[in-house]
Amino acid sequence: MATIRDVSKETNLSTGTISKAMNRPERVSQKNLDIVHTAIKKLNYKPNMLAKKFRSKTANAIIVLVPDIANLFFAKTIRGIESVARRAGYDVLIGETKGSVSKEEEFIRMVENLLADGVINLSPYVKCNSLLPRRGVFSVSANSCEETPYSSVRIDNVGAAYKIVSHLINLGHKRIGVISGLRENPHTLERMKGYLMALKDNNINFDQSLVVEGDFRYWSGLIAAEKFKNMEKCPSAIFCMNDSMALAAIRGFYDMGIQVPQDISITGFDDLEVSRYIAPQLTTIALPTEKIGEKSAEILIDMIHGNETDCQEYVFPYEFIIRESTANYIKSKT
Amino acid sequence: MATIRDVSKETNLSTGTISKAMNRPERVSQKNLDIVHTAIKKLNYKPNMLAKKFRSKTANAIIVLVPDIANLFFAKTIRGIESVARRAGYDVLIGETKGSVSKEEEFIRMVENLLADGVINLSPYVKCNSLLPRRGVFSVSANSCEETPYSSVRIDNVGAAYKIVSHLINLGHKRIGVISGLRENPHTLERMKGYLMALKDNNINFDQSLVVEGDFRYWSGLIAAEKFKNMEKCPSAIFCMNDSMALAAIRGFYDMGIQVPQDISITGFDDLEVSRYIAPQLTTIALPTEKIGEKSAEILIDMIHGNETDCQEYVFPYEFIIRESTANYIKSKT
DNA sequence: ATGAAAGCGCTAACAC
DNA sequence: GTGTTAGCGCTTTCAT
Repeated sequence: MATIRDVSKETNLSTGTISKAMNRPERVSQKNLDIVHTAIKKLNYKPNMLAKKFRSKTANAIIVLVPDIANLFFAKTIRGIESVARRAGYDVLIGETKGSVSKEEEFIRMVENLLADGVINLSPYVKCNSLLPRRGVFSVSANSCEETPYSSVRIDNVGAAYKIVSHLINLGHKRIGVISGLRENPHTLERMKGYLMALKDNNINFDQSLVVEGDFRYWSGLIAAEKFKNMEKCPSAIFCMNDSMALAAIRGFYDMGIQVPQDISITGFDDLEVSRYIAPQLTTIALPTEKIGEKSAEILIDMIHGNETDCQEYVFPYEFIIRESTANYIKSKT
Repeated sequence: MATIRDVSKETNLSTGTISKAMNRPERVSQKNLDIVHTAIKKLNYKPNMLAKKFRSKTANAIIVLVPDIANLFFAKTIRGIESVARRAGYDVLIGETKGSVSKEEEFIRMVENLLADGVINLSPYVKCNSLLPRRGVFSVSANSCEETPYSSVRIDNVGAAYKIVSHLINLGHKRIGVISGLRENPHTLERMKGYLMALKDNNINFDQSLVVEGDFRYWSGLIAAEKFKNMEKCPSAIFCMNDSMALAAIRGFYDMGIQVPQDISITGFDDLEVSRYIAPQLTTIALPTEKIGEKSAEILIDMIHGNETDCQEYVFPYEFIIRESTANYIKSKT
């Protein structure tokens, strides 16, 4: 494998000049630039990136911490991150944490070891077991919640939940169930807050028994639907904390002979692509997922470049999309 | 940040000894080992992995080339890869190619640049646009097809397709439709071959109009179902080339008032987790996805270590699972 | 078992 | 604009 020294000999130029020709071509004469380029081609010289990174102490890479790579929702954010990172010359490494703190630790260590310059975390901040923020590790939290103690990009979860539950209330629904995420999850908490606020503002009493805990995954929506069906008095509408569970609930009710939206209204959260394809199409909240990824990457790279160093927070607008899964409350039906 | 030199000073031992204490502890006296360890803790010394990789010319990392990170199917293989890679001390980097040759090129260059030691490709080999195998780049193809010109791990796609279609035929079906993957995809080709063989062995004529091209994704199964519904004579069974499309087809038919398996039998391929949760549960082929990932990683790491260098091929057994989506052909129904 | 010393391939002052 | 040179932090002979 040819080294910079070989190119130097071949061209009778110093290694310094070769190096500059590659990294700061504007500071090398055109004539020598040409000579270098032909020599590089001739020797099939490829810079040893390891040496380069080692020497310049910058990895030109960022790590994305994702709880679950099989989740379409995260995939879109990652795409956003990747598009801006690549454009800035950064590799993006994906680290699946599966919610495990020790895995997270491993990846964060990679940036401490200079294998990456910073990390974007796709899990919301949880006080008791968050490894970030960390001294010397540039990091930003994408799709985070309120009060994240480091730079973050998110939407107003409380407001979005408030909006969608209000929609249900305006449709005449009073018994509104919820299929939540894991109880202690920050997103669950914030969306619950919005739900509660909407109820309160409309003088509807909160009924804890109408809250069924899910885990944001499909099958938990299925199970939840069954629980609702078995209740003495099934709610006339259900606020699901994401689309996967909403889709599952629709399916579950359908199989039990309960029609959406005729018999029960259902709302989602996230606006997955499929949510438009299924029947009935899902009423939901659309997040600017890809944009969130892009912005996160921009912020992180800015931090790495030594610009914006202090904790920033970007709140993106969401979109409330009324489709077919919600309808007016009809007394006789329930 | 403390360096190995700092530890050396702190302990009054040479850097060489410190290095050995970390990498070949058996060649250092227990006494000094203890001294080194306490010094390391005291100084909070963390080896600079970049320097280490640079010096030892091995990245201790492998790249997984995946067409689509949002695909559960790939996710499971990646998990298999990761578990054995990590155990062997290798990082695994995930590179999403989106089927783009230039993206693939970028990642392969990473291993040429010594940022990774090898690559595992999750897309099957296609002669005209495959960048692998490549001189000096250790690579293995996971979930590949026949005639992959480099080390590969796969199942017998032809046999599996033959098996599942035969099952349909044994149930009395004669008009058997197929929802395929993209026409030129190697998996499509092999599964088609199995379908054709099963037909032939049972003296059923092949009818090209019964083949609807999909793209392995959910929505394409939905569209295909509609096409079948609009046919003059809808088949009584459909062989889908993966579970996603089968699930979609079931859903599509359901919405159009066609029941599975009463009115039409449907089979899948892959055995996704959800395929067990939906109603009717899917008759399908289960692949040892995770095992395929594990074996691929083992082979690659062996290659990197300089053991098995020549092209290997592992064919894993698949599992044929009969569940609820297939039933006997009943004349009156169609 | 340990230490001394020579680099790995590259970049970045600094001098010219 | 170009060359010289001194390392980056680590591993690895080779003596001892």
